[in-house]
Amino acid sequence: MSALPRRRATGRVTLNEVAEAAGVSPITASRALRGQRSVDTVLAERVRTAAAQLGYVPDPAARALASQRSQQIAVLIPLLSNNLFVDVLEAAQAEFAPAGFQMLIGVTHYDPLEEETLLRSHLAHRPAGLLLTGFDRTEAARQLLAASGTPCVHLMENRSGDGAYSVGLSQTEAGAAVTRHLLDSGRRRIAFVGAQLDPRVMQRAEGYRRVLRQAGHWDPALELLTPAPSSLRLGGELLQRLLAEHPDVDGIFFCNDDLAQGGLLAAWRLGVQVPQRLAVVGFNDLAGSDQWVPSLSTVRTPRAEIGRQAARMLLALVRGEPVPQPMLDLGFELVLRQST
Amino acid sequence: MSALPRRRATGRVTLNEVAEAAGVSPITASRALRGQRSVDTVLAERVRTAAAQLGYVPDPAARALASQRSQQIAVLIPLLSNNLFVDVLEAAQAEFAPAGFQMLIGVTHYDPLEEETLLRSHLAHRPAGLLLTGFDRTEAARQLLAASGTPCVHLMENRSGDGAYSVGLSQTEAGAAVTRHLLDSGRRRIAFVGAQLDPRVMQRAEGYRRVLRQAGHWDPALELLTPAPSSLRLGGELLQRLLAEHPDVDGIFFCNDDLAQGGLLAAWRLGVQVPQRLAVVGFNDLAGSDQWVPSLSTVRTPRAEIGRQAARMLLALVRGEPVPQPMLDLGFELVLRQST
DNA sequence: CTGAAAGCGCTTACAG
DNA sequence: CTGAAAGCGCTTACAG
Repeated sequence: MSALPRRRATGRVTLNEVAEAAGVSPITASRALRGQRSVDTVLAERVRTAAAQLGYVPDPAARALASQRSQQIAVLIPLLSNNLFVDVLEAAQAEFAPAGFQMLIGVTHYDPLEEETLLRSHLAHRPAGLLLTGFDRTEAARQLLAASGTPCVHLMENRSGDGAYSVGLSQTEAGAAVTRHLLDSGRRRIAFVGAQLDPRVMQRAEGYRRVLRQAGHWDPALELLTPAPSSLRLGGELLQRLLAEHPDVDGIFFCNDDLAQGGLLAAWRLGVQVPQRLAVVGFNDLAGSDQWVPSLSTVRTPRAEIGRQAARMLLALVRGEPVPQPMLDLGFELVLRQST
Repeated sequence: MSALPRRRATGRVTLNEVAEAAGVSPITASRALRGQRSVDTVLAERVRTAAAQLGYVPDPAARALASQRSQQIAVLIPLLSNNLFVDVLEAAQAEFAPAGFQMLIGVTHYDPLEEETLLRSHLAHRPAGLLLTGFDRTEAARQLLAASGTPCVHLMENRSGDGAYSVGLSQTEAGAAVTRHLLDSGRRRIAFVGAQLDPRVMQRAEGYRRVLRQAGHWDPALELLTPAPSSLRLGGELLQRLLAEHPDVDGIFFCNDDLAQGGLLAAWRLGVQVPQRLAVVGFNDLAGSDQWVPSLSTVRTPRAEIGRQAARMLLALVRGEPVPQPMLDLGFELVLRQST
């Protein structure tokens, strides 16, 4: 008896079996199933039929090993508990899934070092592409990225000059627009309340500052900044502190809606009339802001559209297709409600 | 000149190079790096040093192909925009990451068919393990699961009898506890407002029903159920409708905090005094409920602990270690605040 | 405790 | 447009 070949049965339908059933070589089968155009239409059809009949499912690991590229897209975002990013993710996912790509989500907690660690481990998986939030990262992360050559699109912000791909909006302009609105509605002692202090919050603060300076109403004492994470509770605390220290404040620009929502609740408890005595504006138009009492004026950011367009841009890069606009500014919308 | 071997240079440090540097065979290097105990301590140390010096990073694809198991855990949850699940995910992640496992997140949108599709595509990646939400799935999904033999732990609920692994709490008991509290505080016309109507919501309704029946106060007309997704806005609408149709309602059990929060806002707008005229209870103790005006009585569910324990249980299963308690009931806590 | 051989299931690169 | 050969980087299974 001759020795049987030492096989490790996996029970899996392989490309070879599909090829055999279709009467072609495995390479042709592979090409047909990946939709490469250099395959005869008739043969391709035969391969597809055979694959369907056998219930063939390509092995992602084998594919990744042979091609040195997985079918996964790594997405790094600061926080999952912020619906802002969830909206981006959902929209991106809706683009990736039909294209056959899976999304690997990494949460950085706004920490560049955490991001670097995640990047390192994700790059080991040779993702087909990367979606990163903003441009604020460690030098090491930057080098890892460059060395890997992995296509990458940046979310939420835009930056010109270095040819980086990005889909976002001008946080600075949005901050300026909010402040201008408060000025236009007659407010003069306008405070900025910022938490987390990630780059986008600081850009909004920059817009705020610019407008108030130009109008001659800038007072650095009215900027209340804390690196603590944003929350309803914190918004209430900061409003209370601000009004205690500066009773003449007549308008507050909260860098995020959850802070503003908490601020409104605190104003209510304190008996501070909004918007009569105090105007309040938030940012991002999060869930509930339209339902608040009073409803919250805010800035609507095109999160879903950012996710969708970024995914499309990345898919184009992954496929080596041309990208007409490497820097996409999707703008924002000032939503005026009862709180101003 | 002899033909050069056709190599596809990848620039990657391979296990072979590490083995060579350490003066051992690749198999020994492999075993040493995976922490298998059957390796001489001295050799193992030499391998680890070599790996570190060369900056060796194992190739997950090669590993998955050879071992027929990836280092990824697939997690299927209904929704990412519900912080409930985000808390579970974050806690699970914190267990998986140090163990060398990545989490692949799939969102089912409460749809068993979507879950089945996701399961199919995720199983193709041969995840080391699965985390699934609840027990409500299609027959096909059940079969896929069983056929794959992939270790699996269920989240949020428990079910006895079939030896399934789960970490959760009794949603029915929690619903009963809320209702009992409302009864104890003197309410008699107690309504249940449910949205989404996923299995866990229906279990809470069951607890509500049981307690009211026993007390002789059950009135099916006071159950307001809608499959629409939960939101602040919806909570407000449902409260308004309920009070219009049944002005004598004196207590409402909302199946989720976001509904209850919206309900409180609506009560405020309508001038309905809470808790004097109407007691309100939510579920899950979501962000903001403690800050609300009035602050919201609710049920605190041990989300983070569920994520943590489920991850630990799954890791044990993946490693073939014994699991002392396949069904972990982590309980809940009634949080009484101003709204009751 | 250690290793030589084979194999996991696919794709790349070279030919024709 | 199609294919035979080799290879991707690891681990399994069998020996000793």
